Amino acid sequence: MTTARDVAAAVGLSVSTVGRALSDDPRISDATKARVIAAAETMGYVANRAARMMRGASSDVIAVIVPDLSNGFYATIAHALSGALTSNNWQLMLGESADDPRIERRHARGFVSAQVAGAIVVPTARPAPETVQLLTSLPHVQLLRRVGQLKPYWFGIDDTGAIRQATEHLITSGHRRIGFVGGTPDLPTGAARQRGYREALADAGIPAPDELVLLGPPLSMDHGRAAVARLLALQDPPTALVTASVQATRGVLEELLRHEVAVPQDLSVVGFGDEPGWSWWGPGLTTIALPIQQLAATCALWLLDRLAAGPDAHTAAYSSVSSGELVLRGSTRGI
Amino acid sequence: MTTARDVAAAVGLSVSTVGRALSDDPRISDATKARVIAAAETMGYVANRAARMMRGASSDVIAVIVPDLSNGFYATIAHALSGALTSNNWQLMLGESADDPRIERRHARGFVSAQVAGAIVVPTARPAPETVQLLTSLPHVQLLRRVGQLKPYWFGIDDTGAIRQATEHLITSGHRRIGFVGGTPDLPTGAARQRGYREALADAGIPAPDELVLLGPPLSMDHGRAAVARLLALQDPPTALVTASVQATRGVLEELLRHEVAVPQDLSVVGFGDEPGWSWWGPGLTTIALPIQQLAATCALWLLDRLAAGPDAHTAAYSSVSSGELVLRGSTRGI
DNA sequence: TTGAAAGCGCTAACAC
DNA sequence: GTGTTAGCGCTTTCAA
Repeated sequence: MTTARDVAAAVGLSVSTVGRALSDDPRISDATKARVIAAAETMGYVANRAARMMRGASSDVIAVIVPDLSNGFYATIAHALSGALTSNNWQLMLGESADDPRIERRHARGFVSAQVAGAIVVPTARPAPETVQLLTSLPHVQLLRRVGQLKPYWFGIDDTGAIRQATEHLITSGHRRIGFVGGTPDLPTGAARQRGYREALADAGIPAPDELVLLGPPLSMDHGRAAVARLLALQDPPTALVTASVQATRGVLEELLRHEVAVPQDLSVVGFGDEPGWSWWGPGLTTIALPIQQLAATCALWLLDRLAAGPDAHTAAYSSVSSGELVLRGSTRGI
Repeated sequence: MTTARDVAAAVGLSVSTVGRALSDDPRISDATKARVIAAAETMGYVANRAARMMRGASSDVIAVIVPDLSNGFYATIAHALSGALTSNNWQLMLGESADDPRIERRHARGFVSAQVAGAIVVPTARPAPETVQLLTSLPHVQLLRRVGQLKPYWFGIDDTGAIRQATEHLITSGHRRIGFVGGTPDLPTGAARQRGYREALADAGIPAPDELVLLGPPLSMDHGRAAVARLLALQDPPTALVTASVQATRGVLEELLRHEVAVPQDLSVVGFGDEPGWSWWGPGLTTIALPIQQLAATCALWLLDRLAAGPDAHTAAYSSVSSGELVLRGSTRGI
């Protein structure tokens, strides 16, 4: 590896002159610059980034943590983030947490040790204290999920509003026994979505019996599957179903097909998110479409903007909430 | 950022002792080690990678280039790579090329400047010369696609065999007019898949008229859509269809629904890959399932192994070919 | 068993 | 306009 010192020796100048010439410092004469640049080129000189970073140069890498890329929802997020970052000349370092705080911590360590300039995180329900400490040591934003320990910068969707909308649609269609398949309230998003369901029912004066509210782990299709089986086995099964996560929806859809449930005749279903294929599932899935691409892109740009502003620029707590949109297809009908 | 010096000050020892304690040097007493480790933990100490690299340590980052994460196929690949890398304590730096050599080059530059230890690449059809030069300067493997300019290490699928299998299945079922919707032969994979189609037909003594062979850009759903429209408009439309890329399949499936084509009564269809939802598309999609998870994981492990072997270990050209598997569902039938 | 000190390649403050 | 020097955080001699 050729170093600046080698180049300096070759042209008979000092290392600092070489450094300045290559960074186009105005104090260096054009003749010298030309000589240095030519030498550097022929010698195949490439600046050592590690050394630069030791001098405090900030990296051009942004870290991203998502729960699971094999989940189309998060893959789309990663895609949008990647697009926004690279088109602004940033690199992306990626980690999947699998919703496991220990894996999340491992990534956080890796990121800090790799000296990333900032991080965009979809946090797990309870990040390890060390994770919090590590992330807090660098500029970061929370995406989709929000935990109190991390900095109060958050880009997410209106979870309560989305599920409320879905539930209200079913209520308006005349349904009274409406099942809810969602995530545990550990995750703020899980709690918020359940709230949307309960609020909509309460507003309409409809009870929400426990047997109709099925909660499970966040990224699990199995929970969706099991929930369908449980609901169908009830003495008085629901006439409609609201799902409150992408994976839950997936599981529900598969299981409904397996049980050959007549949708929407016997059961109306509203999904969460809008994944490829859902438009052709059975009669077409009525669902809450989420503007996750814009959300992710905006989030990335916000972070880059903050980085550009410098570490001193004190930023007040900030949150941006996007709304979902009900897409009507064939899986719901009035009764 | 907490440094080793900070930790040393906290425990009243020297930097070198701290360094040794953390690297489990046998010369340090267990008591001291414990003290240092405890302090490092509470203080959130993470070794500065840049400094380590200046001392000759290689980075723990592997670069990955895929065409497009919003494509479930590549998202799965990224997921598998990420799993294999992080479980071996490597970080992943990710770039999406969008199949554009210029974007690919930008990523290659970023990777080299970020001093990644190696790269896993799904290359574009014609990488820029600079990209080739940059990638060649570091250990790398090609995944799925293979271009001659890069090093001859490749993990991919038997494209020809996969499509041949799909085509033969249709021939065996009695079909004679079989359409082919695939990618341009620019990409070796596109060429190989088309070969599989032609070979199967040739073996059965069936002609492959140009009007039935529709080629388009690799990552385009639109091509799949347009192809369906074109084929249906033919005077003598095909009775069966082979698709030769995931995105083409997606487009075809959507368009068939839009045109309300009776599958498999009027048209048999074999897809490429097996994405979520394809099992419930119409009568269930008969398709070629690809072992991309294992493929990606194996590829990552191979690269890590080579890195562990050191830069001197000369490796002979290597390629690993995985086969697809025909999954029979409802979208094909005999005539 | 621990400490002191050198030095990796680079940049920036301070000479001249 | 160019050179000298210090020091980023770490590992690794060399001392003690």
